[in-house]
Amino acid sequence: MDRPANIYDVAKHAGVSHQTVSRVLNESERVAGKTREKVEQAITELGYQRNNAARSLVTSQTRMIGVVITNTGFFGPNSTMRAMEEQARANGYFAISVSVDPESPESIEAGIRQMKDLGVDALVMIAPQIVSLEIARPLLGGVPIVILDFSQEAGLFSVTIDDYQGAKKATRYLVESGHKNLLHITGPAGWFETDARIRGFEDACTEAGIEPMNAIQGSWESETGYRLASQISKTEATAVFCANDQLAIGLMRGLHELGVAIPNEISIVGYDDLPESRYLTPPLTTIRQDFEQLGKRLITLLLEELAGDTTVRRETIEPELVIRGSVSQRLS
Amino acid sequence: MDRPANIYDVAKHAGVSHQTVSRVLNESERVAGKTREKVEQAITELGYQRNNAARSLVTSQTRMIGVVITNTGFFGPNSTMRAMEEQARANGYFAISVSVDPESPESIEAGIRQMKDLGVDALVMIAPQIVSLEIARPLLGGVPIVILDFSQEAGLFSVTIDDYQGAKKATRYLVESGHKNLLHITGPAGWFETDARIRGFEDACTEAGIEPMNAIQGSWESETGYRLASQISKTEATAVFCANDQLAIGLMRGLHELGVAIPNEISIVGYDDLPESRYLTPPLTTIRQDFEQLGKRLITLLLEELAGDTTVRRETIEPELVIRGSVSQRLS
DNA sequence: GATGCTAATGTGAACGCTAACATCTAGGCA
DNA sequence: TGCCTAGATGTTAGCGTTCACATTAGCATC
Repeated sequence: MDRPANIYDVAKHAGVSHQTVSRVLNESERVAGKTREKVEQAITELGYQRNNAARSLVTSQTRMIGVVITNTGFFGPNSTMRAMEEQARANGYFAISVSVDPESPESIEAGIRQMKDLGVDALVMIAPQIVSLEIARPLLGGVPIVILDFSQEAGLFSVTIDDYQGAKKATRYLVESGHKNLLHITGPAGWFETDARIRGFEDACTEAGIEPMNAIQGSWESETGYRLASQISKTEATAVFCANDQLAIGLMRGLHELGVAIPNEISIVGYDDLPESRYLTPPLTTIRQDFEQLGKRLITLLLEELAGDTTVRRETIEPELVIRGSVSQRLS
Repeated sequence: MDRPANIYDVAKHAGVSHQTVSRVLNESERVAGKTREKVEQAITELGYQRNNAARSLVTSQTRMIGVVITNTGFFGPNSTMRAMEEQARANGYFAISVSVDPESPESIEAGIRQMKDLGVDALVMIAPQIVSLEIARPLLGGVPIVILDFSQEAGLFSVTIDDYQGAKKATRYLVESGHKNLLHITGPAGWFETDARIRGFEDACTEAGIEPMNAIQGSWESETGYRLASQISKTEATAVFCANDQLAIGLMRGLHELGVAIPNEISIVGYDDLPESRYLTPPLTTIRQDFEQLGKRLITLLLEELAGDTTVRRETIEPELVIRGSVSQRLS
C-alpha cells in the first residue's frame, strides 16, 4: 500500500489509540510524556502528515484567511500582503489572496465568491473601492471580515491608514514652504483613498487661509501624470500634490519635457514612497505609509475576531512626511 | 438547525438522491434535463454551497496550486502571480502563494513546507535561487513541480525567460550604438538570472570582438546602484548594463549627483521595464519581459502535468529590447 | 482491602462528499 | 407479451480527522 500514513497507522506503530495520536498532534491535552515521545517517534518514522481536508471537515474550519486584493502591481498592497502572510503563519493560519480588478465590481464579486468557495474562515478586503463592501457583506454570511478602511462606517473591524492626515501633512508642508497656489491631482473616483486625500488637501488649505485650486481628476498611473503636465504648466500652480508617487513621476517627466524646472517653477509632493522615489531627480518628497504594520494589524484583528472577541475595533495608522528635494522653499 | 445545507438537504428538497445532486454538481454525468433543473433550483433555494473539505477528503486532491514566490515588492513576480491566479481560476483551480525571503534557504524551506501542509496538488517555484530546487525536490514527494527556470536542468517542467538572450540584446544594442567600454552591474550572487545575464553580456561582447570590463557585483536594489556611482564614474566605461531597472535608477541618480551626464558621458541600459522606467529622465532603455505570458504558461504546463501528461516540457519566452533615451549614439 | 477520585487512554460516531456498484425505468424488438 | 438494453437514478461504504463519551490505571484515603 502506498497510501500515505494516516492517524491509525501511526497509532498502531506507536501502540496507542488513534485518539491519543490526535491529542499529541493537537498539542494541548494531557498526554503522558513517555506516550507523547512514542507517538512523535512513530510520526517521524512513518513520515506521517496530517490531512487537512479531514481536519477541516470535522472542525468545519479551514484555518485559511482570504485576502481580496487589488490586482495591479502596486507597491503598497503587495507589501501589506506579505506582512499579512507572515502574521497569519505565525498564528497557524494561511493567508491566501485573490487579485481583483478594482475597477470592476464583477471582478471583485468573483474574487469574494472564490474565497467563499474555498471556505476561508475570514476575509480581509484590501480592494478599497467603496463598492466592495456592499458586495462582500451579503455574500459572506457570517464570515468575519476585516477591511482596510478609509471610511468611517461603523460595525466593522477595520484598520485605517489615515489618508486624511497624510494629505494634510503634505499640504501643510507645501504651505509652510511658502506656496500659495496649490493644486491636487486626485486618484481615480470611487476609492476611499481618493476621497480622503481630497478632503485632507482641501481642509489643510482652508485652515491655512488658502483657497485650493480646482482638483484635477487623475488615476494611479504615471501615464496620467505625464499627460496632465501641459495642462498643469498653464495654470498658476506653484505646487502640486499628487495622489501617489506614480502620478508624480509621470508629471515630473512631463514637466521636464516642457522645460519646467522642478522644484523651482513647480514643486511636487507624492504619496506612498516607492522604493525608487528617493532616487529620482529631484528626489521626491512624499508621504510614507507603514504597509508592514498595516498587514500585521489587519491579521491580528481578524484573529481576535475569530477567537470570539466581538468588540468591534478600529485602528488607525499614521502616515509620515518624507522630505526630499521636490519642493522649493519660497520666502513669503 | 442552522448548519449549512449539505448535499442530502438538497437531495431531499429536490426529491432525488444525494448522488444525483453530486452528479449535477460535477457537471459531466448523464442526468435528465428535468432532474437537473429541479436540483439546480433546490441548490439556489437552499443557498447550498459545496463543502470543499469533504470533497478533498474523498478525492484526495485540493485543486490548489501552491506558488512559492520571492517576497520583495518586485514588479515582475507580482505580475506573474496575478496572471497565474487568473489562469488557474479559469481552469477550476486556485493559485495560492507564499512569500519567501529568497536570500534565506530556511525561509524557502518553510514556504515549501507550508504549501505541503496545505496539501497543494502542485507547486510552482518563482523563488529563483538555485538552492530552492534542492530543497523542494525531496520535500515534495511526488507533487508535480513547475519551475520558473533559468538553468538547463533536465527532467523538470519549466518555463524559461531567456535572460541570456535578453542580456545579449541589451549588450548588442550598446555595441551597435558605438560603445566599446562596457560594464555590467550584476544581480546578487546565487540567482539564475544573475548568471544568465552575465553570460549573455560576456558572450555578446566577445562576439563583437570587445573585451568586457570586469563586472561589478550588485543586487536588485536601487541603493546599490546609487552607491556604485562614484566607483563607476572613475572607470573608463561609457556604457553600463544594469541587471535590473532599480539598479539603473539608483545609478542614474548617483551619476547625476556627481555631475556625470546621461547618456552623453555614460549610457545606461536596465532590465525589466518597470512601469515607471519610461518616465525617468532620461527615459530608461531596458529589456522587457512578458510576465503575464510567463504566468499563464507556468500554470498551463502544470495543469497538463496534473492531467497526466508526463512528457517533460520546456518553454522559452523571449524578452524584448525597449529603446528609449538612456543610451547615446556614438560614431565609431 | 474496598472506595473514590483524577489523570490517561480508548471507542464509536459523525463530518459531507464521491466512487463503485446496484437497481430501476422506458423503449425497441422478437 | 416478454425480454433485453442502456440510460437514469439509488444505495452503501469509506476518505482521515475530531468530538463526546466510556473505560482503565494509579493512587490516596479511610
